[in-house]
Amino acid sequence: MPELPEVETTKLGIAPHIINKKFTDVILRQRQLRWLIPTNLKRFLVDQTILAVSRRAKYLLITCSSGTLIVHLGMSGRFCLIDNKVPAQKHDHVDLVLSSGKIIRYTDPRRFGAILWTKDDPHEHKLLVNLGIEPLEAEFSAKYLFDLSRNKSTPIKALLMNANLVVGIGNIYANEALFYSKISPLRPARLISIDEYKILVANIKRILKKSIKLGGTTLKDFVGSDSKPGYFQQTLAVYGRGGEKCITCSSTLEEIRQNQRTTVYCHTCQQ
DNA sequence: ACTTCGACCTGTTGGC
DNA sequence: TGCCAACAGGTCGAAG
Repeated sequence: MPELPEVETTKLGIAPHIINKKFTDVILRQRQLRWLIPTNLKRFLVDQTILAVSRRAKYLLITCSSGTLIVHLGMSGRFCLIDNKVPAQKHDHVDLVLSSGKIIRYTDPRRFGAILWTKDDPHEHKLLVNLGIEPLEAEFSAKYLFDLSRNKSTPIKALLMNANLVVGIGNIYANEALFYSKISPLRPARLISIDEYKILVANIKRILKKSIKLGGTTLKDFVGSDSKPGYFQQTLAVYGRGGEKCITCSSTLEEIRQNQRTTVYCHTCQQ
């Protein structure tokens, strides 16, 4: 699953191939994702011109003249741009066939993703309307986190991953950003100073931008829409390194569970 | 109004 | 080698 950089990479990968094009066919092999894909998706999409591809949080928005396709990649979803001759595999659930002959193929082994349709403003959709701010926008600042955390005892890592406050910071990037900011993931959010939030926000922006530049983190099954893997994984400082040595001080990295998610941190560097 | 926790799925990995 | 439990990038919605 793609975190924000992977979704951004996917957006950038598919956009040039679908903007101002039309879908000529929609093939649904498996409709049961997180929610059922609308039966009449084909009727909604075929012959509609694609006007824009955008991203809100980890949702991809494909805006057509008649409405917007809302796509979430879940934990294991991906879009690939393929030639129409490639036979569908087991988890290739949807093909969006383009007038160019190419196909945008949705693959998702775990089926935690979603493909929905709305005729209205997608930002008013139930799933999007309560989302927090975008981490790469100027609005996401140390002051923003500091102010909203004054009465919150929740651990800082949980706060960073709360999509109602700020979107797009998944498990990998939460772990990484806290490490580089020398802040313990367990620290109650209200006990973090404005100066520490400045460092944290700067690191979050830096890491997300770097990862987007590198084409997203590739783990087991994410491949960008052009099938080239991302390279951010080679630079992870703590995520997936529990029990190994800290790159800064050589202490053994701690691995714990927080909110049913794995947290890795350096007990020495992160206070 | 908050936080926590089960649920949704399949595939892979690690321990016995 | 085989089996089974635990875990994997997310997040909704129910329960506390």
